[in-house]
Amino acid sequence: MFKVVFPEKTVEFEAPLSVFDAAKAAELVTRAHIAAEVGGQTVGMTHLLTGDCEVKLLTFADAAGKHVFDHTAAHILAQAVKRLYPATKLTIGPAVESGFYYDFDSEIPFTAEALSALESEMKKIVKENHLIERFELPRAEALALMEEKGEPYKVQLIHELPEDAVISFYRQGEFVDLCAGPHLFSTAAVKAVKLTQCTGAYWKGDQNNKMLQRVYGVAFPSKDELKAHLEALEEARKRDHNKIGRELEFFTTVESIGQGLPILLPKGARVIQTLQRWIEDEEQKRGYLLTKTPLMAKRELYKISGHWDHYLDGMFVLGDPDDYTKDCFALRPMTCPFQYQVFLNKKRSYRELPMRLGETSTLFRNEDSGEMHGLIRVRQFTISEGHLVLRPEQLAEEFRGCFELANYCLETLGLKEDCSFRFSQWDPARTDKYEGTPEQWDHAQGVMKEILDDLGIDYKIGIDEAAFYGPKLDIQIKNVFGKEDTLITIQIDMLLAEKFGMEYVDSDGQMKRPYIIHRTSMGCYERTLALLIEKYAGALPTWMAPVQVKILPIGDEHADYAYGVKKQLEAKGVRVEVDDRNETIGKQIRTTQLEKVPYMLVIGDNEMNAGTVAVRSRKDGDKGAVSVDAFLSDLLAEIEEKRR
RNA sequence: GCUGCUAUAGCUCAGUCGGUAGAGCACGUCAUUGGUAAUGACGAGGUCAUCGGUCCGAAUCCGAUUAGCAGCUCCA
Repeated sequence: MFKVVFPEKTVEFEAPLSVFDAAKAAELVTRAHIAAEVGGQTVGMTHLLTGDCEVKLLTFADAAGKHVFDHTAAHILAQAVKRLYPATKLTIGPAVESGFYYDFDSEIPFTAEALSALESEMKKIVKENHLIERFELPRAEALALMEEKGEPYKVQLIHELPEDAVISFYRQGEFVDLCAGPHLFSTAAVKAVKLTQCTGAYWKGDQNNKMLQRVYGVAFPSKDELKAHLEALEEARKRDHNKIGRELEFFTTVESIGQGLPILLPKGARVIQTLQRWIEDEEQKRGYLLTKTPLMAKRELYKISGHWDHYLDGMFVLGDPDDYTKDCFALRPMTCPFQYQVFLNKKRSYRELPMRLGETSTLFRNEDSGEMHGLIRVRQFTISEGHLVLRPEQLAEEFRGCFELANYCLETLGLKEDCSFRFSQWDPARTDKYEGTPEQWDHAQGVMKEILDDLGIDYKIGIDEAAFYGPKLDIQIKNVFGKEDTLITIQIDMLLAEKFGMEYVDSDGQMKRPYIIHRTSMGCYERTLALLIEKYAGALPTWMAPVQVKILPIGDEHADYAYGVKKQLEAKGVRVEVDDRNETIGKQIRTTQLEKVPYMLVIGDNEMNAGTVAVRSRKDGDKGAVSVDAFLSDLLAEIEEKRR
């Protein structure tokens, strides 16, 4: 006799039985239930219950349920591939956040036509309604089975399993795959599937390994859900900054200038200027000292900082790096070693700390040719950079200050709700990539963990994501394709101070080593602009909009009045455009939705005679006739508030 | 850097079998004059990304380069 506790009720059973049978006996199971959580672990509906347990039934709406569903879809894909391309070798095929993929080793490239053929075959497999059975084998038999089936990658995976691992397989029809599971009860539930793309991916994610073919797909329990998903995806892609940022004339690129070197057009440049002035002023209010340091330096500087050893491939080098009879320069990929010179300028007292140094800093990184992406990943960018030189006991307080500033920036930009936190740590197994000793890293990461936990930050840990000189708090954000990038970073650097011989005279007269925080307040302007464009679909909040007000005179006779209003607004710093194409167009008032202007002022006889403007707000629609003074004062208040 | 795809007018795209280029929007001129995305007529715009090859002949076929897109790997 044992108890199975469902959230709804508790049922007692005499003999072991499957989750499905237990749920059926409890009269809880429906067709929507595709998996279950038993004792906190996701299992299939055929999982055998043998003792007291808590069981929660899962549907596709549960993240864990969707995961099982997608994983089964990946197996169906693999089955279809083995049917149509029997020579293909299987590797791995997990469920991921956006659906599922399966990596194959195949000599034949999977073209769009091939994907569509595979999709049809998958639908066939779904219709065939194969039950999905789990079975386990001892290691020797498991290896024999995979060798017999000619699956070298699976053989390798089995060899890499720990000695005591349970080696499980899943069978559906003629198809068998090494897999930990769990899976759906049958292939029939995967009612709607779409293979979205095929790309290359390295075996085990290592670029020294063979490149496999990765087929991505999405799957749903119904065609309607698939359709809705695809439409939502298409909708998101309409906000792609790389498309609308060009259409709206924020930026462009030119072949002869090169990859990753965008031209910021007047509109994009104006937005960035607005952000820059705002953040420089804000930092000044928070006790930052502004610096301006060179964009390049001799190789000797980077030798001290460690960049020469750890970052040479990422730098643009001017001159022959191996010829020591001549000077060799490199454009700076980071500001740290330059800004440290500000501190090093003279002997420093503990009284001067914390020293908060800020700089609007342009950096150059020679990214690999396939890495560039619109304004998000470029080879030259400008960052709201800063370094804080601290007494050790000031670390927590100053870190908090950096975090609060970053938060303030994200809130003001409206991006905060889209961000997540990552505590980026080193990988002790890859000491070649990092400076410093394990003791130094343990210390830095220990201190940082304490600070993060104290601030109550909900972070996930990223191993091997640290900078070469220290751990980071990275504030991550996703673009419209779901790809995650770092928007803001706050780093604790306990190594470079030593390398550069930075020290201060403490109150006891002793020379002490300062701690350094390396941080940005709102990240790099290009990337931030890109994410703002995507967030707002190009319709930026008034305070940062490149054109805040557009004036539309209806006909020639109103043009003078329109330009008068423009002058009045501009005198207060408002960014105004007059669309006088109306003069020759007459009753056709052409407005450009793509320009996403917050306010339009329409001027006809009524307005001109009454000294008003007809205000049309992007947000609130038609607001009727308003005096120019009233409009201006409301607008200035809104801009001042810096909120949408 | 790797895998796959792409490059024709400012933009979005047609262009069949290899026979020297087309539309819509945008732009210019003229006409129209009045209210929130598309008035009409006419006009101007292209060494078909670049270089090379095959061919009597290349936008079209082949190769290389450059640039763009998605993914991988790296990274703000």
